[in-house]
This record gives sequence, C-alpha cells and structure tokens, in this order.
Amino acid sequence: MKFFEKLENVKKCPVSYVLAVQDTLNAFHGKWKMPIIGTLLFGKKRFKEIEREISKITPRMLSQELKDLEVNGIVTRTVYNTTPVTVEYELTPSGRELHLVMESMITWGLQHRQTNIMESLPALNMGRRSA
Amino acid sequence: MKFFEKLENVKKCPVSYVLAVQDTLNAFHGKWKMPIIGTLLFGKKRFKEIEREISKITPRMLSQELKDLEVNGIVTRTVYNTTPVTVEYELTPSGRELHLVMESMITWGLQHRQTNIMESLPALNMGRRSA
DNA sequence: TATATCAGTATACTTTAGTATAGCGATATC
DNA sequence: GATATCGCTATACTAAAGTATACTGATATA
Repeated sequence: MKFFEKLENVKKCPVSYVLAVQDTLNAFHGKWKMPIIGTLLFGKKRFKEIEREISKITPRMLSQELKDLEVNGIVTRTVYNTTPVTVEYELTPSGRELHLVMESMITWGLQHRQTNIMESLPALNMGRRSA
Repeated sequence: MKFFEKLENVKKCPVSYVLAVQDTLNAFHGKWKMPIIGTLLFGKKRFKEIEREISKITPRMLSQELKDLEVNGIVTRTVYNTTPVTVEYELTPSGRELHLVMESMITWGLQHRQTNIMESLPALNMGRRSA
C-alpha cells in the first residue's frame, strides 16, 4: 500500500530526483516568485505592469526576484530602446511548463481542503452547546 | 500558445485555486518539510529514526516541523505506552498524496536541467581559448 | 517650472527562519 | 553509581528574508 514499499520504487529515487525537486522548490522559493510566475503565465509584462498587478510588492523585491528567475532560466528580460525605456519580462518555455506543477498543487490543495480542513476548524463548531 | 490566453482558461483560475496552491507550498515550506515527508513516504517512523535519517536536523526543528505537519493534517502522531515511550509519525492519506506533487516536480526539474543548465554553466567553458 | 513616468537602486531597518547547546524524567544497561 | 536511550523543550543566538523610504536620470506633459 505504501508507495515506496517495494524496492523497485525505492531504486527509482536517485540523487538526480532529489536535485530535481530542489530545483523546482527553488523556482517557487520565497513570498513573491509564485505570484510573479502566475501573472506571467497570462503573457509577457513590463516591470511596472507586474508591480501594479501584484499588490504590496516593492520594486526592490520585484527586481530581485525577476533577476533570480532570469538567472535560473525561468524568465527572459528584453530591453527596448524606447523613451522611456521599455523592459519586458516573459516566461521561457521551461518557465511556462511550471503550470503543470502548479496544476498538481491545485489538485492536491483542493483535495486536501475537502478531506481535512472542514472538521479541523474549531471555529465551525463554536455554535455547539457544550453543557 | 500561451496557456492562459483564452478567457475560458482565465476563468478556471478562481480564488480557491490560489488558496490550494498556497496550501501546497505551505506543506513544503522551509528547509526540512520536504525531507521529512520524503522519508515518511517510505513508511511510518519514530522521532529518533527520522532524526538519524535526516542529516544535520536538530531535534528542535524536527519537533517544530512535525507539529506543523500534524496540525495541517499531513502526518499523524501516535504515542505508545512503552518504556521508554514510543512515538510514531505517519503520513495521512492526504500526506501520501503529496507524492503526486513531488513527481510533477521531479519531471519539471529533470526537464529544466536538460534544457537549461548545460549551456548556462560558465564553468564548463573555462577551458576555451579566449585570444 | 513643476510634476509624472519608466525601470529600477541604495540604505537602513524589522521579521522570520534556522542553529547551537544544554537539559528534562523515566528506565535500562554497564 | 555512571552512562545511554526515548522524545522532546528552553534559552540564546546567527542568518536569511522581507519591508520602508527615499532616490536616480532621461524624457514627456501640464
């Protein structure tokens, strides 16, 4: 019944898998990368556009995280020679593929809420008589 | 070509999806939850067993993270009346389902390394003549 | 001349996450 | 009696992550 009970499954868990998981977690690491990737899934955007769409992010964090995503091959940064300058951020093909991971997260999250959250919220039972 | 280009896809992205993704990220949040969940996928374990399997984790962190996973319905904690006391940690059904998310992470991570890492490592090109 | 926009950067700070080290009470072994 | 094991907790600390606020230079608009 347990997923890794059989040795054949255990063997399917080499170091490269651990690294792969770490890379993926790294892609989403921190408070802001998920919202940034999420908004870029709707199409390429300029710096100020992203800043406006993500409530409460500071330009410092946005700049830092976009750089991080860029060096990790998840977004591209393109500068256009306009006045004022235009800078566009776009997901790479690899970045776009993250939607599959996000979908598995949505699936798990929805399931988990259905089976767990309801009965574990004491607030929902506050109306009960206790005596 | 863009995944969310069509309005129908945009509509499939309600608030509950955002919450679901947040819940999932929360399940893996921090340095130690992924290794803990990973080791418990191989079967239930006692506190000291997990501590021994996860190199460098301190009992403080292990205790804290196990509590966190417990209140979030990802592991169960069972105390046996032996001497000395035995405490077993086991993934809930919901916790076990996280392997699906981990698999999508493995898939993305492996793909991403193949398409991105090779050409972006300057170290690999250090042997080239530059003049 | 005053103000706004673009895409950020600089400095200083607070908050959160993680580490290091020691210790608990009960029991078992040396 | 000394030491080890179980499953932790307490205290104090360092490091990482995130926030707040102000500012840049070139250009456009009021």
